[in-house]
Amino acid sequence: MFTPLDPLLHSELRLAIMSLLVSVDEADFVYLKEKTAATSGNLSVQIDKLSSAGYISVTKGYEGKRPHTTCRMTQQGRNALMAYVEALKSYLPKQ
Amino acid sequence: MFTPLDPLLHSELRLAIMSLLVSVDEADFVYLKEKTAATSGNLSVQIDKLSSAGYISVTKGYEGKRPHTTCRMTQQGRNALMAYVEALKSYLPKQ
DNA sequence: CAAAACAGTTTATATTATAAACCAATTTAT
DNA sequence: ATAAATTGGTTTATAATATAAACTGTTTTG
Repeated sequence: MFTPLDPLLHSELRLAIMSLLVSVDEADFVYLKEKTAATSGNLSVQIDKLSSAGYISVTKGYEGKRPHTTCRMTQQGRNALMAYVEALKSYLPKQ
Repeated sequence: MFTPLDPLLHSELRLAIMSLLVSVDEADFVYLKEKTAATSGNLSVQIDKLSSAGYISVTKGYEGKRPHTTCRMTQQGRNALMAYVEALKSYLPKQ
């Protein structure tokens, strides 16, 4: 009847992050923060969770002298997102 | 950019309950439990939350000698569900 | 009549999301 | 030059949430 929803993706902020990453090659912390309007702390935590799950890959380094974190979606993340969207459909009113 | 998701609806079980109720005039506790495969406790709690929010109306009584709980979606619930579905779209990959 | 089943409710627990507090470096202002 | 603010984050604390376990009262069934 209802397909279980991947709890990692069924989260407002993580879903927003994935939504941003799916259509872009890569995005940095500052960009994600701006687009999601999340606090740094929250964003940092959720990026870590997506990264630990293998849904995104994260590169931390320096841009000049400032720290710089870049995220990109992995193939696994892409698959998970597609599966999540499919699963969601089982909950949504048809048409 | 992203429309906030009503936290009351952004919950697997509550969304399933709403999904069942939207297409049916009314549904009882046993039916919802069977269709959602939730535990009684969880279902009871989530029904209460939806009811407190005014998203569903709940009638508790007796069917013969057995307790019998019936739920139906309110107009407010219907509106909230539609708004939630619209909001969700801002997070989902287009097309 | 004891045990299992029905239809739930209440309570406890474990997880989660989120923000607050913090850190290290760098600008900017005085 | 140095104090204050800003940048780009991380860590930790707290509040909220979801969920299951335990319980209640009635009613069948063995």
